[in-house]
Amino acid sequence: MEQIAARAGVSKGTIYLYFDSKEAVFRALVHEMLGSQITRFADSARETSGPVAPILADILRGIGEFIATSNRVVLPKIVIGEAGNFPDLARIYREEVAERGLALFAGLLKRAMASGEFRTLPISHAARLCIAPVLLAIIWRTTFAQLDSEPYDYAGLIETHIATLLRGLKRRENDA
Amino acid sequence: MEQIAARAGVSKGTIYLYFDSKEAVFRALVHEMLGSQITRFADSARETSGPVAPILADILRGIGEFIATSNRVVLPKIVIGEAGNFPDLARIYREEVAERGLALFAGLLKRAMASGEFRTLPISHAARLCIAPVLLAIIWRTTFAQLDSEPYDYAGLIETHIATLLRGLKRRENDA
Amino acid sequence: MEQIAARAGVSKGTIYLYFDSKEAVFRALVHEMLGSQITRFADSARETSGPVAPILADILRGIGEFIATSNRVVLPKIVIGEAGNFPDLARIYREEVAERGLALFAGLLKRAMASGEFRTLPISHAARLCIAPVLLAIIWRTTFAQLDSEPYDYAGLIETHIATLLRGLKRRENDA
Amino acid sequence: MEQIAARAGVSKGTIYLYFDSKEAVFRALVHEMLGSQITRFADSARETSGPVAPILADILRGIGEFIATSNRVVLPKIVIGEAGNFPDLARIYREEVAERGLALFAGLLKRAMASGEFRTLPISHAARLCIAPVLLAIIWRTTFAQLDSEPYDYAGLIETHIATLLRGLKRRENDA
DNA sequence: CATGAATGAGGTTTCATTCAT
DNA sequence: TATGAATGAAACCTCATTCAT
Repeated sequence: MEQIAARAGVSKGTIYLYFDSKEAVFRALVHEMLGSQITRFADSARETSGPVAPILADILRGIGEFIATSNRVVLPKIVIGEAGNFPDLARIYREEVAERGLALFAGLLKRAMASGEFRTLPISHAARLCIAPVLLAIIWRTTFAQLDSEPYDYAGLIETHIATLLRGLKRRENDA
Repeated sequence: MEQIAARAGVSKGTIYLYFDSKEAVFRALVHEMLGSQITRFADSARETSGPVAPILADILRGIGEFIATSNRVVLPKIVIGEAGNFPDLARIYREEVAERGLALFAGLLKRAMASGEFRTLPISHAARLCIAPVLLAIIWRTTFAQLDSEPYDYAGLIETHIATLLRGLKRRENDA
Repeated sequence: MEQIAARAGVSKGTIYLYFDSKEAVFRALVHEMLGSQITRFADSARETSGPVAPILADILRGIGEFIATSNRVVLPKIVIGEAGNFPDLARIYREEVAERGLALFAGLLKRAMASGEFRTLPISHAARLCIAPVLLAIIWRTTFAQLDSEPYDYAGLIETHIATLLRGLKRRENDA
Repeated sequence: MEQIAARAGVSKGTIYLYFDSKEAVFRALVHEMLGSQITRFADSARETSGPVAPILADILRGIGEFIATSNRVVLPKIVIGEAGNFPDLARIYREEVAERGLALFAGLLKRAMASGEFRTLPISHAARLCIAPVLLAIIWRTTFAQLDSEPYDYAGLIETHIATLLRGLKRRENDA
């Protein structure tokens, strides 16, 4: 809390004028900084039509840039670290970010499988495969990155992910 | 520390006869419970020859089972959560587990790319793609799983990962 | 302070325009809400003549009604609770309320003993006996009463007190 | 808590090895230092027979000495001061001390009224009259006494109380 | 005059660490 | 070697008090 206060340029007590508890601060941060972002992605995805592959690629590139540049990436890490202390926080994060992020990908995947663009796979697993490298990048940046002198090439990772994932998902002519 | 002591069947004070600090305990745990595991996987991988795909699949299945059943999965989560408090712990984990795990996959990928089994991709990115779903499963189990009544199907996730990843990596006849 | 401010219909800061500190607020409250009340009782007692017993009964009934109905009863409780933090507050209360309340009863008792209405007893002790049940009622109402569904019968307590006290104090024919 | 720890000659943290919370400390103190005392008084009262007046006098003298000499008298004052913060504490005190203390006197009074030793009065009010001067002495000692150079004569107060109370309670020949 | 946002000292509680036994 | 009682620094939180507006 001291760090949060310092970062906000106020004293420790001031935070409690606006939030009931440490957990409430985290909840609000998760909601404001991640939940709203997810909403934006989901809205733009819903308005699309046609092939899913380029949309998926765009979304992943967007998230990739977010991970590489925004310092909000610390939030997922905080949730992971504090989940034991604040079970409610884990629940909120799961509902507001994890489930909704997965639903976003699941929707696109379902569409692509229905149209024959992607081959048929268990949706919930496939959705997790889409974001797994994203999570890895988040963990890497927030846990190990400060040990390195030069930053990791997050964009490159995401591009390799996109290329490999789409190739792994797309239906081919001689597929069943 | 109290929980660790209780789990070990000794008193809190006794731990300090064998370890200098909480961080030292974590370091030893990471070394003993994860590092050695990695060594075993790496040894068995080095002794193989022939197509890489089934080896990759076997390793991932092995890790998948580990994640679904062992309670050592909490260690990566602890490292992530405590990286801020104990920077040394993050460094050790990275050196003993992350880098060596990545090297294990990188070695196999290099071999497969050289033989023409896999297409050519940036090795360090591709290696991360191999373990990304594994990390997601770890985070999921240690952070969100207790919110659910029935356990997540980790084996199914891993199988979908293997299928998609290999399809995404394998060279095809009309590839360059 | 927040509650006091809200009750007064002003903001917390405003209180500090009129009072130097929390203690000063309490001092003023004690003075205004209790001290002045005592003055009124004392004035009316001084103007009386004749038998003391009915006067004593009237005063006790007046105080009893105050205890049962006014929310100023919290003040003595506050003084008791905060005496450690604000020694000055205890001093003020003692001077403005306790001593003067005791003096009021002591005056009446002295008169009654001089006239032979009451038997001779140590005045300062006897004065305390007069108000002891009053104090008990105050403590009861402010400390335990909210635990009960139906209110305690303060008037009944006071009547029993008056009856017993006067019988205990009055001189009888065959007394020395 | 700091004061309690200092008084016990230990550090603040040590208290939490033996008690769960500040409230638990108070609860235990009330139970150990007052509840058990009440039990002792109640036990010895139950074993008596014959006239109630001398028993009542003895008990009141015992309590009077306790008030004048023991520093446990701070406990009732603490309960009064903290009742707002810890409603449970008030409940415990009421159940363990107040109600049982009142029951002790109520039992004796009932006996005396049945035998014709005392005249008939509302028991619950009369029981409160017995202890009211005791409460006053407690409040006086813990709230105002430190302002005085010489100690108040608690024994004298109790003797005057006993004399007046018994005279007020006892039946007389020409009573109904 | 009045506000209410901000402060910071102080209170309760936790927990990694130490040490006498 | 092992214990577990004790410590004290640090975490979360509250609230009397201040001050720019």
